[in-house]
Amino acid sequence: MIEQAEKRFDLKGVEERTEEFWEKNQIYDETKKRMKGGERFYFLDGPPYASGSIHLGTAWNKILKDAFLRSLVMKGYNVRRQPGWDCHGLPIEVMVEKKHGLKSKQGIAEMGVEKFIEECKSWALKHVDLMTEQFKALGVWMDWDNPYLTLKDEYIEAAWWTIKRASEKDLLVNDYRVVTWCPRCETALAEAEIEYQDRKDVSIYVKFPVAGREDEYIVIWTTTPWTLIGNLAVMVHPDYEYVRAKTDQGVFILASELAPILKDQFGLEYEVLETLSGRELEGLRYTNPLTDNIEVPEQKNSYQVILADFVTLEEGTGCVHCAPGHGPEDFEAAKPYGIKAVSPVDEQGRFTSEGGKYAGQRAKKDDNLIIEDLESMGVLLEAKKISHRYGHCWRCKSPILYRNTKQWFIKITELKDQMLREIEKPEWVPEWAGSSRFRDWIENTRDWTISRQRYWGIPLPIWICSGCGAREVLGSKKELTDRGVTVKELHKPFVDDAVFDCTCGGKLKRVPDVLDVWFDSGVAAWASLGYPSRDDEIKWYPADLIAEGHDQTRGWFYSLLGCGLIAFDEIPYKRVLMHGFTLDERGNKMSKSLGNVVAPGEIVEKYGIDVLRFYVLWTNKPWDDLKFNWREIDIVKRMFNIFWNVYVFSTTYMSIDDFNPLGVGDIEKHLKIEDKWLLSRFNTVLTEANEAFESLHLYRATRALHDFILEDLSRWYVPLTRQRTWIEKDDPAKVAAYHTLWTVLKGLCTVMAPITPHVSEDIYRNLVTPFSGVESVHLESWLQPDEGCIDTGIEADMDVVKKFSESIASAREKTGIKRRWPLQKIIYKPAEPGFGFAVTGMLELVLAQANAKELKVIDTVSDAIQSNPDRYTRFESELGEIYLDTERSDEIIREGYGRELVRRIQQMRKDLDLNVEATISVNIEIDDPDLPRIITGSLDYIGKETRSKKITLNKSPLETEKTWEIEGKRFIISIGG
RNA sequence: GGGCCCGUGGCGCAGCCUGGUAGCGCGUUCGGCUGAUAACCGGAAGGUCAAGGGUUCGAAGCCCUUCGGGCCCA
Repeated sequence: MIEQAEKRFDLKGVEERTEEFWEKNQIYDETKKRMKGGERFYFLDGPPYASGSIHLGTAWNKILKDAFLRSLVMKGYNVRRQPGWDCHGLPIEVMVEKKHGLKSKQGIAEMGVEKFIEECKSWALKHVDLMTEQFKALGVWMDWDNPYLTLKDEYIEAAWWTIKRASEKDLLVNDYRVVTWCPRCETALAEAEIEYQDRKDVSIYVKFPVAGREDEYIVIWTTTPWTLIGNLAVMVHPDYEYVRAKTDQGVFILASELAPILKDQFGLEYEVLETLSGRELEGLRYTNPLTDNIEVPEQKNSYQVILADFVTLEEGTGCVHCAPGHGPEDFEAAKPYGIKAVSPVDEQGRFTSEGGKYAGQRAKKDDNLIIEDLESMGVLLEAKKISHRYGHCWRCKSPILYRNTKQWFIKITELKDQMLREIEKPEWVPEWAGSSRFRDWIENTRDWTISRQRYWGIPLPIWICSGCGAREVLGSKKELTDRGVTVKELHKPFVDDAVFDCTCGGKLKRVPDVLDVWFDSGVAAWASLGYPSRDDEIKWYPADLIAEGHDQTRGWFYSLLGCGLIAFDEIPYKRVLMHGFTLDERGNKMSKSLGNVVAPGEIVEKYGIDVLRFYVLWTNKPWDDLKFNWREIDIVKRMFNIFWNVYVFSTTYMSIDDFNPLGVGDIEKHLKIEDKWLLSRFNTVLTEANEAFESLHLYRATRALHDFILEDLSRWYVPLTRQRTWIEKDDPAKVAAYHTLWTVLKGLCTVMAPITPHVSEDIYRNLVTPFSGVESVHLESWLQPDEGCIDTGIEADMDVVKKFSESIASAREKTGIKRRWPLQKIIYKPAEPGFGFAVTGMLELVLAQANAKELKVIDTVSDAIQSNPDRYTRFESELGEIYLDTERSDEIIREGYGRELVRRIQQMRKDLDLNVEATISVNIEIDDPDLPRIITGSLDYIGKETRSKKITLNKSPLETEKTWEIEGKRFIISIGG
């Protein structure tokens, strides 16, 4: 049977006992049993990095996923919901380095790679465990005991196999490229591993002497003075206009449009000697002013003006210094001229012997040495600090350098057209995530640098023969054992011991690099299924859904696509939900340095899990950024409170009457119009919610539910129904109200179960389980709307009635007649006939709401009414004209005071904390000669409403006494047992 | 510099796809109601719908430009 719910809403308590119940009864496992045989649904979890703590964004991410997946489970799908963890990579290496105070790769070598790897692994596993607990604490249901971990041998094999596929497709190359490089981590970085931040650097204007001309110079501008050592050319735009300008410091060549800087910035008066196009400058020779200090080998075509389309006039001089070894664009521009890149910088960012005088100095950090030299040579025109965006290592925050190095690449650019075709296949939510944003990213795709000169990662499965240079790419552990080699595990340093013989007689040794971690997660669609080591699970492939933040456009959405094409020639996911970022309430990024970080745990601590869950699924559209706001959390909390109070209200009377929802019999014919209306409204909302879940627009569901609970259920239906619940006998009208409330509450906790799993469960278990025999709402079937209940006519009419009721309230306020005082008559001239039908159709309800004895709907307002404005107060609203008959007959006064007194006595009962069913005695002392006569007629009514077995007027006072003032008259009410 | 998204009372947002009286919540203020409600209801004050231009009988909405914010890139 239904128990009376706790009066006070204690979400913490609800959540604790619910978690306990789930745990004890293995409800999660029960859902898995229930799903068996259902249609397969492969959800692929984007593996968060095993960093140690979740933040609001990752919480939002998992809650979005969880809510949707829970709905699928209820719908009967066989849902695969295995969480994943990104375990490799620099962040963990950096943490371990810090722990041991290591400063460089040298330090790691001294510590021993085996020990280092071991520490990285245990660090990762420890933090996976920590984060698992944090996700569990959000009520997220996934296979926490069986996650996919990118560090497992089986997973590594999947990556190896994919690399092998790339090799077979001739997409794997080892080549020189200018790559972004972190001098601290001593490794190449992918574009995805670079963070752009504003920083202050010195920018310089330098004049390069033109060869063979006296006192003539090309003026260049750069923000990276150290790259001048690798300068090999100057780039100009072929179509722009350039000038030779005469100053008292010589003749300067620069873009015509930017020539004014000579005067404005350098204070030099100038005279234009000649204008010429960039094209005409091509081939002009010059000397690198640092030439005497450096040992960069001379090339046939170096130190000349070359043409490049990407030169702009936004800043600088229109003559762009070109260091092919320090910029991919420079590299490309120099190529057609046969200029070979030089990168006189080593792994640690120090100048090599080619740097001559600067050998051993640090690139970028020691810029000032170069600047000083330029100044003393008299070629420095200006040096000033500027603020600009510059790339930094995503982990250690060091400013990156560009170096020309030999790396392993996947020639992903060759797959560009195929990628563009494939991205049209999945359904993108929102649509533009795929059609615009992702498309744009792919249009600009570059080849993928997959090699990293680090330790903690998937070792590249590439073996090279030291003799003949032959290359072998291995796709599994077995291919190693087939060659007679067994290794303890596939990580470094063990795998480096795998050396085997080449047919040429030489030795095949592994390339020492590890793999870019983005490749790790890129293979997740099959690696998490254990493929190709096992083939028992590949039947799930491809993924039905992935859901990640918009930063993953360049990240995971992309690496999955790239790897998918390599492995299976197709995009490995069918549907994508792209969500936003979490920002603070002003729209700023949450960051530790700004001190505006809100941890999900803090919200849970203060408000509860379900409040957080509802909040993130309600406050905005998923693809917009979420501006976190505590006030909004309060609003959600309030909704829960109200929902709970409706539940308390319902169970209070249902439990007293031992209501059995299965025993209501033929209840249909006893339903009142407001019951039918509420059931119609609920099913309308349910329809909206179902569509919202289908389309992954969960915010539409939460908003519809929020409004329904507040507006329809709590503010309208419950007050209308209160009277019926007080009927003492087993009245069908009361049972009809119970039936309606029960049906709607059951429906609400079912449809809300995926969003608010704890509260829904708690209510369900009290209200429904005794009758459904289903022990958990999460084992219920998803609810389909009962179309037969939807009556748009009743809904529309009720809207009119609500507005009418508001108009009456408004008119009362204008007239100063309180709600408690009945009105003799309301005269209504509707603005539209439909409004009149609506209010007469729900007459009983309208009169009760308006607290009026009579409603008269008219076509024309009679003279009698118009000529008596003292008695008939006119009020105009969008519904038409309303007149209140304000005459106070004895009957009205009797009822008015009756209700006033009931209200006071009820308040006193409440103050005394009396049980709802307790009976009392009441004495009322009235300080007025006429009133007792009138009020006597109300005593029966008062007694009934207040459960008073005895009411007296002006008799001896009872135990508890309170003085009230009503309508300017004094009443002393006393109450006794 | 480019791509995408966002910009609507003090604050947070809906409406925009499919043009037709600018809405909700919070906050402020005045009043009312309350045996589910530490709740709630009604009134009031508060908006050049970021700015400018265009299309249209009519633009918050469609188109273009600019500005500001976010993400991603250069």
